[in-house]
Amino acid sequence: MASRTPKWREIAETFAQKIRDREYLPGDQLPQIRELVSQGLGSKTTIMAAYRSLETEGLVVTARGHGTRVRRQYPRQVRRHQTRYGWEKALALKPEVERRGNGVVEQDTGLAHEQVECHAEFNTVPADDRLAQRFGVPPGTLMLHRQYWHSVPGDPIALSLIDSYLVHEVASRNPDLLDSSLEPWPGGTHHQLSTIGIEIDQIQDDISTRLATLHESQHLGIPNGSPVILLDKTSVSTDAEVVEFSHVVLPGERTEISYTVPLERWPGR
Amino acid sequence: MASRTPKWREIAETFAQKIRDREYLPGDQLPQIRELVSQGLGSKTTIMAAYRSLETEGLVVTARGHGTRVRRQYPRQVRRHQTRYGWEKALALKPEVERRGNGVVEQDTGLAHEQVECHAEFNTVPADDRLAQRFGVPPGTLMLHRQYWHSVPGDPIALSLIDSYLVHEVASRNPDLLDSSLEPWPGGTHHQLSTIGIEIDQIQDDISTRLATLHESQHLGIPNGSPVILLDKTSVSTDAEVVEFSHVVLPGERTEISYTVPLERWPGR
DNA sequence: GAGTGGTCTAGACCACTGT
DNA sequence: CAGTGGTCTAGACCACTCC
Repeated sequence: MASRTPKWREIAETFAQKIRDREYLPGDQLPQIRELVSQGLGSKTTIMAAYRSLETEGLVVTARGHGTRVRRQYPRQVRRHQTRYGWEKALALKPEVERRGNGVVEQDTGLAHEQVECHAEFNTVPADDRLAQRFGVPPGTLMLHRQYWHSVPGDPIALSLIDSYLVHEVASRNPDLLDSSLEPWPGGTHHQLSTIGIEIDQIQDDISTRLATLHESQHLGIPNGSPVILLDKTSVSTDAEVVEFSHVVLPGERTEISYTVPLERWPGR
Repeated sequence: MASRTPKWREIAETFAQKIRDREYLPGDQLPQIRELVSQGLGSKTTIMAAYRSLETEGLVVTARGHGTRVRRQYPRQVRRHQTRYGWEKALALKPEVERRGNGVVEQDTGLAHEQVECHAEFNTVPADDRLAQRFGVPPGTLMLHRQYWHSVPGDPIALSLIDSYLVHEVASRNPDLLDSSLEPWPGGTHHQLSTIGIEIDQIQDDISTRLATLHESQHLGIPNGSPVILLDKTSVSTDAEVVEFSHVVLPGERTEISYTVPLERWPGR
């Protein structure tokens, strides 16, 4: 304990550097804990602290019986919401041939339709106070709750976790909207809503962050203790009614969201 | 080790519940580690793991010689960037009386001008590749680098950490812009740029998240191991030139950013 | 069942805070 | 100097993976 920085931090730093220098490549196994202990590098507790911090940083992944291995880094995915939302709305007016297999998920990931799987589960829940307030309906109003996640076949990790809500009475005007087996709906939410006479006028995004829950980190394939981005998306109709609300959980390390804000020109120039 | 969930997790959960139930109030000291050890609740390592996880969750703060205490929760601050940017630009045209003491920081925090301190430090740096590419200038071009942070007097924590860049040659057209002692500039960046004949036409925000560095967590007063929001703000002039770029670090637990995206109406309805 | 990470203990010693 | 958290050790035993 001669130095100011803890020993476990120094050990972690050493391996972090080696990983960055590609001395260990993705998939490679780092020395076993017991091995480093017997080499006299430190006690098991100390080595474990070092390895754990590398895991939180997202550099390695540990599994019982499978060692501590260098993690594959996924690329960041940029979501340009200005473009995305406008494009998504315009799509709804296109013929079905074009709508089918051209969802925003495909846009996001740059993958073809066949390369994206959609998992959906629908149920009906009474609105709690927060939800009721958002929609301007009495608490307890029945809501259609749609849970989604998308994935690439063969890869178990989710691209995002989505909880979407609609007023059940409104959605049920087209019974097809209540059927989860019809997801993904060709043309997305805008087209779905157009079938019940609703046009979306504006979307409000509220963005925040927090540490992932254990469930989220496993499902999204991100390190335990790493952050997620929370996106609360509220869609307002041309009648100024809130018609849809989505709570989206995005993997922090793989997500970037971009907005372009146009400004009014100064007069006379 | 009878149960599936680790003992340290259970201990942490117990105290987390007590804190939520306000059995311990903000500022209260939790039982000392040694005390819980002598009560036979677990070994020192186990108790420490429990307390550390409470710290990462942001429920408590620990300090050598000062015990483990329940943390005061700061309120979330909502930044409505659509409104904010438009308002900030409009302000630049107002008379100085109005501009002075009406910055966006005051808007964000809801505090009066006297209640916000601005700390600024300026220097000149050559553009690295990323910066050069953003501005469309050759790498090595001299840039004015302005570092800011704002705080409430008496409270050492920063509201945000800002690194702002301008092309030095452009900024130097008004020598006042190079003088950090003139910060905060009444009317903000838009007014500053207007003095050198620049009008900002649009702003692009790129949002991402990661865990705070040690320095950031200390400076922003957030738990070690908690996330920050990174906001990369690019201002484009009416001449379609990138004129300013800011890298903003925001405390994750206290920040929410909101955008409203208007959509084009469908024809004929 | 061998390999490998995860939890836990008991106790020594370090480092910072405040009287 | 007393109080209190932080680091470290050596070793026991648990739980999961893969052969």
